[in-house]
Amino acid sequence: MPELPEVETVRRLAERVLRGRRIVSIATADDRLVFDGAAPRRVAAALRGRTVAAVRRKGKHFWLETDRRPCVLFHLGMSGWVETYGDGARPRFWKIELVSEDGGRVAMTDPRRLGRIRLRDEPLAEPPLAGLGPDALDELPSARGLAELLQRRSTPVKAALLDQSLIAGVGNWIADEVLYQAGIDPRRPASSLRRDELARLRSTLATVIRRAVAAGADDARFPRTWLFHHRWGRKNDARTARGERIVHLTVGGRTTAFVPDRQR
DNA sequence: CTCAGTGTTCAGTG
DNA sequence: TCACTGAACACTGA
Repeated sequence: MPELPEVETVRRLAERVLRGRRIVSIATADDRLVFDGAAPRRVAAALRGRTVAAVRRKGKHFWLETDRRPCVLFHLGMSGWVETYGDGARPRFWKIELVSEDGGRVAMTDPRRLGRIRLRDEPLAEPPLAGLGPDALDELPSARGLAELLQRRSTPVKAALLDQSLIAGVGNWIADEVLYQAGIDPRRPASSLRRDELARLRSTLATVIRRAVAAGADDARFPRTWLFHHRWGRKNDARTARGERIVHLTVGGRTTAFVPDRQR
């Protein structure tokens, strides 16, 4: 479920195994779609023998930095993930596997193949990262900054939250969760939010993302009061832990769960 | 067999 | 040009 907290979790995982270590071997799957124009062999060549200086993230993208260019940039799409392991078989749906000098292994998996692996010399200065807004965890704008981003948009506030060029890292479940906790109807035009609502939106966004990252994006560890646990499946009789009725509709082209009794 | 789905991009519309 | 909408992409699992 790769939104910002999941990607941050995966980034930390990869960093734990790879940082400061040399990559001694790389295996790549034959998948032109996921490798997005960068031939798998060029990706392998960019990493083989290199020492990983850092694993960085912006929004839902993360990339490996070594002492040379280009960097290898990852996006997990809808179903991508990262697995680490010491030995044994490559995980199902693997796309790339890296082996470090001390035997640690890291693989990216992606059953639905909407994820991407790219090569970039200067990731932050080139597309697709160059088009991203501030990161929702590390660079979250103030309530005032948020107001400026939203005030000119007539689009539903939920669609604005999902727009990566405004704020990077918010995905479908975070948008629903934050609007639920802030008590804002997802269909409201972004420009219609009052000052107090913007302040609430901002602080809820920060709290939800921080909590999810602190939980290692393990949803079993998310607070019981979160909408998250009850929003899936478009069930007609869905209720929150507090017994509030959950309604499903489409907003900004995405399945949206919200609680009419609480969100205005 | 049918359908929903955690994301992004692009064609088309106004 | 801009803002916005909806479809397409691909595949699994319910």
